[in-house]
Amino acid sequence: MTERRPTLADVAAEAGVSTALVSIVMRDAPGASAATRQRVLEVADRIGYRPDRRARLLRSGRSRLLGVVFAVQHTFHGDLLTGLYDAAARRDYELTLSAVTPHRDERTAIAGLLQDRCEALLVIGPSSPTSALAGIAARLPVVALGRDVRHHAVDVVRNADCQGLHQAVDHLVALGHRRIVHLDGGRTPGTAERRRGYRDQMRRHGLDAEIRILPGGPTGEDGAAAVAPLLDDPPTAITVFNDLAATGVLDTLRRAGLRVPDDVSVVGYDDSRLARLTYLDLTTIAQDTTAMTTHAVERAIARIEGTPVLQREVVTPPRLVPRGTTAAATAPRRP
Amino acid sequence: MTERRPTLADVAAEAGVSTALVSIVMRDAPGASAATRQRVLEVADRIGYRPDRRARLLRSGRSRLLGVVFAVQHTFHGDLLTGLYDAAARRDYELTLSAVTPHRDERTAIAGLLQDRCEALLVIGPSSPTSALAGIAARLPVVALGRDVRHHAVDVVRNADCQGLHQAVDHLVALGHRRIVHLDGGRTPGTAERRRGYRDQMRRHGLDAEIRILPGGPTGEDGAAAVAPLLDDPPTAITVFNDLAATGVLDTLRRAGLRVPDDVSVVGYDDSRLARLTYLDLTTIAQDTTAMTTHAVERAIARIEGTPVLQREVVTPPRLVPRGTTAAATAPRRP
DNA sequence: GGACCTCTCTAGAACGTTCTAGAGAACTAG
DNA sequence: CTAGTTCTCTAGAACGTTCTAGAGAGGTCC
Repeated sequence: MTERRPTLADVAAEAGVSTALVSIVMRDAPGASAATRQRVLEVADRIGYRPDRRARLLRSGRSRLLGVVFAVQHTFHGDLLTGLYDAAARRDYELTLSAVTPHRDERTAIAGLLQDRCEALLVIGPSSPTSALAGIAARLPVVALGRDVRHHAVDVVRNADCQGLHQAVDHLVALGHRRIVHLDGGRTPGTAERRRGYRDQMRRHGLDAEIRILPGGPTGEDGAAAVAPLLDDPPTAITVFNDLAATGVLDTLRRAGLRVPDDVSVVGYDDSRLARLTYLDLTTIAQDTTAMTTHAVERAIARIEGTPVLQREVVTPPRLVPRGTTAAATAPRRP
Repeated sequence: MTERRPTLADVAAEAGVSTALVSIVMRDAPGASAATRQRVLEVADRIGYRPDRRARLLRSGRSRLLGVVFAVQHTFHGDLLTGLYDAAARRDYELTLSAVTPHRDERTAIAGLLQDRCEALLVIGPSSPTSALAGIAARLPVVALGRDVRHHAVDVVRNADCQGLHQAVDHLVALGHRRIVHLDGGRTPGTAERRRGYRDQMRRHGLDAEIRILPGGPTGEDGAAAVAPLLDDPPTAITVFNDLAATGVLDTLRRAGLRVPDDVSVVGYDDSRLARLTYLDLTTIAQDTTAMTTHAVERAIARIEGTPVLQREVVTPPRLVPRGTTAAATAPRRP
């Protein structure tokens, strides 16, 4: 049913020139007259020629291909993919994707990409042991996105999680809050740094006595459950590990008859699509996906092309997005 | 920094055999003695040989590669990817992914895959004009996933959206509801069929007089806005185009002081992660992702391998997932 | 002892590109 | 008119595989 795909040779025969010349035209390389160029392009278009990337790469050695590992469950990874495609296109590189799914682990995803002869590996939120990543980094550049990997051979581009919570606390303090509780993220990557950011900034505001960290987790259920013990004597504000958990918090608070933000202010983290829903309207901390993806791609290309790199780690600043779940503290119950 | 990757020739030289023999061993093809086989494998492992997929495909013509187009914004596409990877692995095929992002349209995504010489194209929720898909289908098998494409050359695997709303209406009627309103999906694919499913089933239950369809859309905001006109004289139940819009509906209802499910029952569509959140606990209609992905892969492979195919379209039945947003109608205001 | 297997292996041509080296034509300069 | 330069083009090798055809070695059968 599907006849053979046209090749360079077909175009060449049809246009009455050599394959080499067609190759030159297709690559937009110098060495062909304007007239021939146009004629060849016309023929190529007419017979529906499309270059075979595999053959091209095989010959040229270079693939200009960046391998990207992402997880299908994380909407945030989708946002990063968007940025990565843009950044790669700007530098005339292409992306090959390999997904981590509930039934397909990161090892498998990476192995698939290596067979594709990509020139660098970008792993979003890597979960492999550091040693495994380091092993791969010995063969080709590896950039970890969004999670810290402590190994000199692996580049890291991540958000300053710590600073994000500084901003959240600053925002709440500026609104007059003093009783600010932090809801933890459990074993999720980033938890420790966000917790530290909260604690440090509370101290810096002289609120040592008010520091209170509740165990939690990354899911909506985690948030809903974690906030329950607070209902008897609620704080005036809560910083939550991420947006999803924050929605659970909002729901529990409202069911308990507490008004947000009138009685309690809530700050999330990630600026996920969820937070932007107008009826949730969640104040949150946005990670700078554009900066992260741009840096990640630039770093990968620098390693590929041998450009010297100053620092292994790039840490991008987060940004507070004030929305409707935070407001001035009305009547602080403890002065 | 990264020395040349070892090739077949390197393994052959090291093991003192021909490249052809190494190829035989690596492919696990007949034609090598057990002893040689083991020796070659040892050498390959020692020097870290990995087959170059591109060269392999270039020569063999076959790529055993299925191209998949998905959108990064849709979490549901992630669920489908999971199933597609599983189904492809079972048939010893591989997937290459190409994403549609806010800045990268479906045309670009498809063009990228065609360069990869995949043997078939699976497009999740295609948005390209039928003619464009048909044009591609002339060259290689194309399977549309989740959206109807009316062209004889394009295979379709989709959910029986119509039937999903039958189930939703049946469920509500069984709970004693009569005043059931449907919230539409705007211009989103699937809207017409879901609306038709609602209307037909209402008629079948003799509820012609109660049929009421409100204009809406696929987002949470759409749902929240669409339900506003109902607040004065609310129905006892609402079927909503999808889960996301349903969350908007829930929020608006609750803010207006209506209890769900005591005053109003709500049914969503998709069984997205959102619906499963325990504090939303949304009754919804689940699409059978496993069946859809299995069929899609089977169909693609059938086309590739020339197996005769009976029907162009595969329609999988949906399934009602009863959760906490539906309950018996208490006091129907109109008998 | 020859004919015919089967088993293991190898040489060498593909696959569709890119790249190197160089050929011919058409100018320009002296 | 010759030498040099530039522009356009081509032949043919390479990339790392797979595949076809066939070569040797050894066995079985009559």
